[in-house]
Amino acid sequence: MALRLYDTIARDKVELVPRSADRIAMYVCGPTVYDVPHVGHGRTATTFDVIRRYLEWRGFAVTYVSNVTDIEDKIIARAAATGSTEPEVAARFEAAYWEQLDRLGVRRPDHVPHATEYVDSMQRLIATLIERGHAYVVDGQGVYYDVTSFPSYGALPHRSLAQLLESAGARVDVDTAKRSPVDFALWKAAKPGEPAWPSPWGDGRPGWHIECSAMSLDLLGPGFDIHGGGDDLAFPHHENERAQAEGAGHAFARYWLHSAMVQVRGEKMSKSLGNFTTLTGALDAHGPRAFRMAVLQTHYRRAMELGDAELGAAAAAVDRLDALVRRAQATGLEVAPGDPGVVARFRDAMDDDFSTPAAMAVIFDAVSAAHQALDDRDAARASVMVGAVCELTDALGLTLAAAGTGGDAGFDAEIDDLVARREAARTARDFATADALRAELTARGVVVEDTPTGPVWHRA
RNA sequence: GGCGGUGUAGCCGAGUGGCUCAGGCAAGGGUCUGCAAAACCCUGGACGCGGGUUCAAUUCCCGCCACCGCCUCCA
Repeated sequence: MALRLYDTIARDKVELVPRSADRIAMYVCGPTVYDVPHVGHGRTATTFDVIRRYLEWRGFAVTYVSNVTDIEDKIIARAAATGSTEPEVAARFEAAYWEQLDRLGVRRPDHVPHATEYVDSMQRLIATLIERGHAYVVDGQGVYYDVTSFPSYGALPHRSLAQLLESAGARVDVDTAKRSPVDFALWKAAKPGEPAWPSPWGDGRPGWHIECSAMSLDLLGPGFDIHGGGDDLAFPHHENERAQAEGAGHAFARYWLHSAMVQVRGEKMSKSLGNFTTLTGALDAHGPRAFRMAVLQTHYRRAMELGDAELGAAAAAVDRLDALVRRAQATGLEVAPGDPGVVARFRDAMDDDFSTPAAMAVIFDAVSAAHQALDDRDAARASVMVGAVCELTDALGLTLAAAGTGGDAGFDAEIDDLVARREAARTARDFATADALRAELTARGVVVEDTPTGPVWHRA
């Protein structure tokens, strides 16, 4: 069965037909690094990490590129406000971004292009656009893209030029340097004190959209497969990227994927609204795996809340998965390759536009089946079910924690000792001592489960 | 104003013209357990409102209401 995905231009699910068989080249817009990452960044990064991992699980060799915008108005403003420099601001917040993504288990991209490293390439693209009649120079202002020169402009947001013009005229402050309100800047002339690069059109810096056209084409080549990002980027950012690349004569992305926003009490989370929760805070409070679970349990094209209630429920769901692994380990179950029926249902779910909620339902059904098999002492069935759970959660980037994973040998030894003493007390039917030891373990954040094969502990 | 989306049980959140059922969290009852945890079994309760099509609609069509996103920097 074919893998289908929802393409924003087609506005429908379409079959994924790669540029070259068995290989997928994908580009996902990353952040402008002028502030700490919030949970919305975490959702988008996780969504595309899952897609990348699934494509690989599905047998594709994936090249994954995600950029960092390290020069932009807000970075300049932040540097000015804090008495810092643009490179310092960018470096600091980029580090914070990767730190949180690492915690989340988002795999690093194969390439992380930075805008400032591709200025030459952007200038070449701009020059080509001028030659081909898609761009014009305004002395002392910069270079602009002439939207009317690109017939399919508006295909991504599904709006006609007339519609775009109407709303642009109605709501947007029109830059008088532009011929048309819908035109956009390719190159911005530098104002005094701003960082600038020399160019044929005067010292300045690139417009925001041109970097992604240049970097994606440079690293992935024309006609690469998937272009992704948050759905707030669909217009104008992605449409402008497309206009630039195709206007310059290059085939651009074959499929456009957009992930929905995180909301806070029904409103979009964004820095401009000031209602954001930092990613660090959310991960500290509920753990990175709870975050990933919450993201997986909602379809990527649906807006979602990611507050304490949602993350708390997701953490409990993760516990259910861990508990199965603990039980399997405590029973000494050998984990076999996943049950083919379960794996097939998982694949069907994911092949349908990466329906992770349905995929998670398949996994949780396997969890139930595994427990039932263990209850029935059906080791063969239990091992293929546990195998499926481990294999499929792993495919989604969710790591299950077995018992005793303290990660700190000294701590683990102390806990092992307490657990052993408690078990000795229980065997002697000295329950007062046993309960006291349990209380001590609880105080240290450890839960002990007594199983037919002896006690098993894990962190609460 | 234009374009698009959403409204499902206590909460989150899938999905489908009728079939026993998404799934997770939570709640109640039971089994097991020295205690506890985990697990298993059982239980309740859903499809925004009003019409229409149909033997049958939560699912299709029309209207309405509410909320959200994009049209401006934004994951």
